[in-house]
Amino acid sequence: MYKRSHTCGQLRKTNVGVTINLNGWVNSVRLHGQVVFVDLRDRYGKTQIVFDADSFSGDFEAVKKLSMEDVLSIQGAVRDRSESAVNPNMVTGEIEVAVTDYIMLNEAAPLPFVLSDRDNAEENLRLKYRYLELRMEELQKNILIRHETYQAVRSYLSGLEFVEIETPVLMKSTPEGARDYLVPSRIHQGKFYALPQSPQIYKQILMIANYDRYFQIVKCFRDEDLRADRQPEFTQIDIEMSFIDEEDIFVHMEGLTRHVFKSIRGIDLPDPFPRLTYADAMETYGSDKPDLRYGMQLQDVKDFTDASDFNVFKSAEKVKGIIIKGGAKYSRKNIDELTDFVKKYKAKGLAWMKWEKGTFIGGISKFFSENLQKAMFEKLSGNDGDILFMIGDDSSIVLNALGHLRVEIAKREALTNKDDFKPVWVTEFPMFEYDKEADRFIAMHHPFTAPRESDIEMLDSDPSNTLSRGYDLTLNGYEIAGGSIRIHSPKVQEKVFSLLGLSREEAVEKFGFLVEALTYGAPPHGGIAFGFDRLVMLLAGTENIRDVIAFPKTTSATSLMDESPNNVSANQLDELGIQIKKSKK
RNA sequence: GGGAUCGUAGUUCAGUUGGUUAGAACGCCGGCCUGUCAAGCCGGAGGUCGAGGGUUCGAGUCCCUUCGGUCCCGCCA
Repeated sequence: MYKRSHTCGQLRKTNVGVTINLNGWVNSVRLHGQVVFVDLRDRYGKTQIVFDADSFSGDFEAVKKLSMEDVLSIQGAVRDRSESAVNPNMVTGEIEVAVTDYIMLNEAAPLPFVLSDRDNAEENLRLKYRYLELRMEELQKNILIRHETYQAVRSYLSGLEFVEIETPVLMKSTPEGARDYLVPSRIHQGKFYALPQSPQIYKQILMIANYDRYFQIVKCFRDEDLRADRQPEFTQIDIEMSFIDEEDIFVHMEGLTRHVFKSIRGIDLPDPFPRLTYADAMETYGSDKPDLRYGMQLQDVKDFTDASDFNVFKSAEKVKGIIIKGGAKYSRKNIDELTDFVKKYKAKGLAWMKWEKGTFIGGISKFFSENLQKAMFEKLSGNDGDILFMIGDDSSIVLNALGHLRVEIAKREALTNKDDFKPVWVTEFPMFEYDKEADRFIAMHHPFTAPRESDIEMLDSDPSNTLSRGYDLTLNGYEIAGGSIRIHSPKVQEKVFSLLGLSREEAVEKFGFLVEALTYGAPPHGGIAFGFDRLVMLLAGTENIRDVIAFPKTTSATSLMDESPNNVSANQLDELGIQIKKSKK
């Protein structure tokens, strides 16, 4: 091999005349009989190399057999291209390398798919041959953005005295939250470790242990079903601080986020970030992760529907609507599609009326008197050519369905620009959600989240309305970080456990070491965890988390490349004392 | 656990109402070609129509089951 003197993205006009060595992959071959053009590619770019039968002294017949993705090492001279031969689409397009000698480092077998465009192959094939897909420019760009994001995060936090500390990957299974991935213990047969859903307990213990400011870029594992933005193993920027309150978290995390966007994308995010309470976010946007890049806010229309002759909504707990600018163009078919869409979120239907010449037409407009229509026109600030969609039902259904409808319409109407970033903090989450099936409260965030000081007494009197000191950072409709000020009083912690239906014994059994640790001088503390993959997704401008993970899993949590999960030998199982139950089928 | 959708040559796709020998482009193989940059031109090979079952004189096409990919609901922060 000729040790490379330059990369394939490096040579320019100033290098003309120099003898150089390049190593790389054959990106494409253009054979013209007595002259062969090859685009040689490495991580850094592409360079056109030329084999000329007149001047090339080696085996020219072999050169004619070069094919895509062969690995070459070449020696040659950089030369100018004639003006008509310049390729303005390549940064190295003003020069080319006249090859004097080359070594075939590795011949590539015929490829399962052509690497020029990711659409050339279905995703299952690309995932099976992920190493080929990763050679493509688009993925390489994403992987590099990911790398830069790690570096930006580390340098920023380290500069603020945050200490990077690793926490165990083999830990104790804890009951709340997501399903754990379990790891059987060989030494203690019948017992299991769990992989962390997040290093939550460890980072709180580190605060108690005096480490003041901690961070870690860490893999977390959740055995739940996947989504386009959800993988079973994913990465968090995990952060915890002592002697602080919410404002300290907001200031530092905004600083971190601004630093990342500025250094990776050159984008200035607002200072400070706007904030919304959970209640406002739900009422105004129908989501706890609102996308603020567009309006279409949810508006209360119950007074109007109650005053109308439309009886369907009279008994509804809540009636809200959204106005779509120019939505009067929607056909019956469009509206039917959107009706089916909201039915996924348990809405029974989608009522609508179009505005035309200051009055409503179509849909349920005939149930609204002229005066009522006039009042609505003024109050709801609609315009001719708009459409009003309404849902009436239980509050949670109305908000959820309209919230999703809002996002869907923004997508259909292309209201979002992926280079526009609108962060917003969502605060004052409820402490608990009531789980009807289990007939008990479950923690909305997690069981260590502190209630607001003013709400501590409500834990006894009115737990379902207690608000927490939890907060999420939302960006363009994605939750990119979430955290809370933690409980540092053992008494409050035990109270919360009991509300979650954990007896004293169970709480001690499951979280005893943390409860105990809280009694040995726990500082007030709180923290946050960023979804690193989602953050990189947004920075890279993709909506698919697999695009920013080198070796992602499929929707059914398998890896098509290495075929995991897979069977293990009887010996391995035996050592672990594990027997596989026959499947029901 | 549920819903939607996709699966045809190495790859991306087309394939009518069920009807004779399942097509195209790219890739691959062979040939021509000294300025291309998605090179071009000529020729060739290449098919378990995801798998299994059924209906039918006849199934890529209709029905059932099943496997896999993707998106969504539930689930998950």
